[in-house]
Amino acid sequence: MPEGHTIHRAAAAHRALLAGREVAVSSPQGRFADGAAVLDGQVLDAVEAHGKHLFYRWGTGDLLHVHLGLFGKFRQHVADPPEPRPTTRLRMVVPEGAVDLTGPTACSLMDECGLERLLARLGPDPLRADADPERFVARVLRSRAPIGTLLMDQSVIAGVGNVYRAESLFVRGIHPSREGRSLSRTEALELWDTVRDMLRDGVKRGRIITTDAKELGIPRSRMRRADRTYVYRQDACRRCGGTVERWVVAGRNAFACPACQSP
DNA sequence: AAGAATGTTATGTA
DNA sequence: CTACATAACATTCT
Repeated sequence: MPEGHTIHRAAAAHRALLAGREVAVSSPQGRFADGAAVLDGQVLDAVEAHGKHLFYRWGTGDLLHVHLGLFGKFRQHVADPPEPRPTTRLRMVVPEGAVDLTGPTACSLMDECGLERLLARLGPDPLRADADPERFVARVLRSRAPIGTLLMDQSVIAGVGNVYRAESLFVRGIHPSREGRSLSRTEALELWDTVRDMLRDGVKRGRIITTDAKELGIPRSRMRRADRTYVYRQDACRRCGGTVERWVVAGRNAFACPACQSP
């Protein structure tokens, strides 16, 4: 489920609900027992998102690191939360509401060093004000790896996943197998801008919709799941109708329209 | 209702 | 040394 937009959206929501408050923290399944015990009843000072990583800074000085991985999910409840699911790993509660976490790849306490080590191998995150696009451009232009691989490499650019990879390259007319160094500086910069805009839109909507209802000739209200992307999980290109290529890169499905994306 | 899925890391092989 | 492939781990949704 989660690419960078999901994480930043959660950060904003959790900040609004929990930041500055004393939070009851628990681990219903006991799989986060130590951390929950330390954090329970503490004040949450800040919530920060870097790419697909989330950090909760507590009054104790502890840092809680969360990474959703492929299956992780947050659920928010108003007021009294329901019984936790069997898979609920972490629950954070204030009188106004609660946040549950299931299926994360990471949910653990970390110190400042851990945070720095992590950030050191993270590329610029287009959703962050402090992101430097030039770092992305430089990495791309000097790499012979395919741009489709580079976009998914979190040390090149943080926050992009399989959907945004497919869709941003489609929109820019760039085939995923082109070598990074074959892009022009302008292409790389425009790709950055496209990714940033798509991520922002994802944060706003809470879902990924990269297509344009007008272009598809469908009323916005009638857009269904299959109308939200041009090539991602499509058999036919939603722009030209041509057959979408599908192959596996690093264990993930890649998608491209050979007609709309030049190799 | 089996299977695919918006991730990452560690380890094995070429 | 790179770089690719494979497995492991997490759970939900169709």
